[in-house]
Amino acid sequence: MGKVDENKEQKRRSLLDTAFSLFTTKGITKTSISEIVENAGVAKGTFYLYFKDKYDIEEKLIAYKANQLFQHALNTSDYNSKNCFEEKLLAIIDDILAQMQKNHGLVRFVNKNLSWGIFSHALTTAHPDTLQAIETILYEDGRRWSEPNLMIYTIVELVSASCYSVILHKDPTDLDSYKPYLHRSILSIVHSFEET
Amino acid sequence: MGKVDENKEQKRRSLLDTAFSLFTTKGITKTSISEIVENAGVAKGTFYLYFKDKYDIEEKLIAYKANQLFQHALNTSDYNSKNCFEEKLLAIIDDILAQMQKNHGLVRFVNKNLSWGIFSHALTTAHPDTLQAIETILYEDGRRWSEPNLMIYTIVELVSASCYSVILHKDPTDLDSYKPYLHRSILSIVHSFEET
Amino acid sequence: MGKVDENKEQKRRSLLDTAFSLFTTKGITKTSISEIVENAGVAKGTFYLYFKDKYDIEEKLIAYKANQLFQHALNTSDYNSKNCFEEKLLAIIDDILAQMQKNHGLVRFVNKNLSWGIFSHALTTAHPDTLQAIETILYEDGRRWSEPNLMIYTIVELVSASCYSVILHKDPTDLDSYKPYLHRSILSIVHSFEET
Amino acid sequence: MGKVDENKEQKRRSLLDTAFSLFTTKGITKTSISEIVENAGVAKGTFYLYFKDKYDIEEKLIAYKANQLFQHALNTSDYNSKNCFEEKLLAIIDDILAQMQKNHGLVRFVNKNLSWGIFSHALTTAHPDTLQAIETILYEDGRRWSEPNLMIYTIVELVSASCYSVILHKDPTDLDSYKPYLHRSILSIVHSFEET
DNA sequence: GATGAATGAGCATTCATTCAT
DNA sequence: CATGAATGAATGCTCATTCAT
Repeated sequence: MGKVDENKEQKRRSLLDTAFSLFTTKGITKTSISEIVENAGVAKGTFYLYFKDKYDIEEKLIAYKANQLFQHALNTSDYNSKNCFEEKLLAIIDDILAQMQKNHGLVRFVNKNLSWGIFSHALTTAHPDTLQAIETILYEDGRRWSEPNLMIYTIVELVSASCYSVILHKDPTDLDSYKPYLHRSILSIVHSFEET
Repeated sequence: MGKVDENKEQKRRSLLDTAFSLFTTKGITKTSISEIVENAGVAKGTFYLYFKDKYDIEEKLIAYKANQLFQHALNTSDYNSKNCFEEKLLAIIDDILAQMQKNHGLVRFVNKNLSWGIFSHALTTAHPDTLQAIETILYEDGRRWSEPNLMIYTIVELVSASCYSVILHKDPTDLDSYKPYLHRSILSIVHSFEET
Repeated sequence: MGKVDENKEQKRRSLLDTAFSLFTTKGITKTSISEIVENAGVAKGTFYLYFKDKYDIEEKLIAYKANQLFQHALNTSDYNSKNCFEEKLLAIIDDILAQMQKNHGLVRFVNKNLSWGIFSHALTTAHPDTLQAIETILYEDGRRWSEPNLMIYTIVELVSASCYSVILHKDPTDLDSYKPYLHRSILSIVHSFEET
Repeated sequence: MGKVDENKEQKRRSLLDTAFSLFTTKGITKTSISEIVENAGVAKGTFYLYFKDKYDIEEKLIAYKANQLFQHALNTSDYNSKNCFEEKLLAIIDDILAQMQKNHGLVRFVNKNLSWGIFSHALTTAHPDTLQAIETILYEDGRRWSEPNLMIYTIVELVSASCYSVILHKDPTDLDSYKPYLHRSILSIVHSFEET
């Protein structure tokens, strides 16, 4: 990568990071492109050399952050030391929940913008390795599932939807109190998808 | 109610209906007050006689529509003829899903704007009768739950989150195909909350 | 005066008083007719039964308040016990300054709106008795003036202009410190207008 | 200065000039930003690149015009050829009066907006040289004053207040007729401030 | 490629005024 | 006489987008 390209990549990152920071602190609609470029330290016109408009950077950011979330969970959590699928799954989910607990802006951003379509698209096209890792976990202990993708879908939706209010408003209870029930719910869902 | 008051109520409804129609077709942020009043057939200033600003009408609309959804389910579905809690619950949920299937705008609106906080607040303050009906169903067949409100929370979040992509984009599958799995997931969640 | 007329006069006064109170506290331009009628406790349409528009009530208020200021000075100050014109003049001016010191809103209102034209017009047409009183003071001790009206004009302008910053901002000094110099300046102006 | 900067300065001037022209002909409150930009031949958004809002341009205009008035008097009037302070003072005042006589809009603008606070602030911070020139005149012929700044204050207020009605409405008389009396009043004020 | 001055359509909001009741 | 709901022109201000440098 030449010096020019390095510079370009640096500008792109700067714009993405600044946008994420602003999006998560003051919301997407209340963040203007002027603010992004100002905080990123580039000229207004430069923004349009890298992104089509605000929705373009938003979309790229969502895919990027969603994958980051999973990558962190797959790299950091000790799920590999667990023996069965259920334990691995909960280890991964707990890591993701921990990340969100640490960054409320992230919760708001991901929850309000991450639809299943964007999420699965991001995973299949931009980050196939992450998807592959999930596949591996699913089948490595010889389990058989009736509709594995629907199971993943159901669990992802449940976790992402239920953590929002729990983490941000501690309503109806706080995350630590809710976790046992969430775990039990997830396990029972997994059980209901198991092929007999 | 005098002629003047009738007229006022009619204006208010006209504004609410128009706002809902626009919010569900093109989104809240992209809907301007100018558009609402134009479509409602009233002058711009009139809007401010009835609502403080766009967020005021938005909030009132959410509570109104969320309650309407439940009321319809409680009034229309034949849940009363069912014998146990599980069957009643599924009957109610199926009615709500049917309503949403018929009105995709409603799905978008509810999903993007209805957080648990607003939902529970709307139910406890504005429509306590709806809440009472749910309580009744919970306990009438002598069942005992470890944390009934967390169970309701979990189910509400799962249903509202998972129906979005399924109804709007038939992704990962269409509603009819998904329903059996959703039912099974719900039943297993209910089971996991049952006191032993 | 009949009961109806009493009611009318009461409404008129209420509007005038409220307008004055609002004009002096938040400024004329920032006061809306809506606010005036709301605080006065009458309907919006009623305003237009008594005044043409905001500028109409403003004008009437200025004349009314300016005369009130003089009337108070002529009635309250002990200028009658003084022997010569100079002493009477200073007694009257000091009373007016004291009134203004007590009501900064009045200073702002009078100073920014009271032009000589309105002032002299108000005195000659609406309150000729006040004017007469001034005439009397001018000549009762047998003094002769080269241009008495220009003298009055000069003194009125000097006092009304110089008291503004002194009273409201104590800049360049406060009223008590400034008064001796103002007195001396006035006396020297009077002297310069005396016929030799 | 590059071509871009030249262009910017030209735009700024255009906006200031247009604003002054409109402010003096139809008053500040009745002048809208839309009108200013329309007459200045720039887009609405451009205004906000140069000024924060209407009050910002107003403030800058007042300081600018007040200084211009004094600068003209100090540069143009032959006050330097006069021997004593009194004569120099009257020469300067007469020049200012002449400027105002020529430009009634200026009278209106200065009189309605120029308070002592703004005036002295503008002179001390933005144009200290003008202030220095006044100081020099005060003391160069060895005169001693009891409170020189209060004297200046008194004279400035008297002149600026009394010229308004005289110039704009020739009421109670026209400027030429009033000048001798104003001169005499000023001289007697100066005399009253002289240290004995 | 990068800049940032300029644009102008678009927005929320205010408010004097009218008029049917 | 009095009301106050309704009006809609007008205003200040924002901001995504363009383009000459």
